[in-house]
Amino acid sequence: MATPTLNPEPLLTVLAQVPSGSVIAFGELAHMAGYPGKARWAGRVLSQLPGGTALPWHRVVNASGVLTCPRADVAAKRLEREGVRVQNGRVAIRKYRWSPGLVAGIVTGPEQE
DNA sequence: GGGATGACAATTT
DNA sequence: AAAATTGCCATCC
Repeated sequence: MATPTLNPEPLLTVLAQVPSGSVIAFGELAHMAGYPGKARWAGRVLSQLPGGTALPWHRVVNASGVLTCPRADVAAKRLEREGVRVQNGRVAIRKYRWSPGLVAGIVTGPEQE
C-alpha cells in the first residue's frame, strides 16, 4: 500500500458541497471528509490550494467562527456578498454553520436565534 | 529520532 | 465574546 498519504480529494469534494450563505469549521470539514480529528490537516490542505481555485475556501472558518486565513479580508468580503455577516473577521458560526443534516431539512438541537 | 511550525479544537478563566 | 492553556495531527528541518 505504498504511502498512506491523506488525500485532499474528499475534503475538496465536501467543500464543493457547501452552499453559499453558510460556513463550515475545519474540524467538521475534516470529519465529513473521513478524517475525524484532523482539523489541522484540513487547514493545511486549504493553505496549499491555488489562488485561482473555484472552491469556496472562504466559507471555511475555525470552530470560533474566525476567518483564520491569510486572505481574511478577501474572505470576509466574499462572505458578506453571499449573505453572511462578517464582523471584525468573525462570523456568527452559530447561525451560519452548515451540516449535512441541515440539507435534509432536519432540525437538530434548540435554536439560539 | 527529535524539535518547531501551522488557514485547528476543546476547556477554563 | 476574548484570551490563555492543553491536546492533536501532519509536515518540514
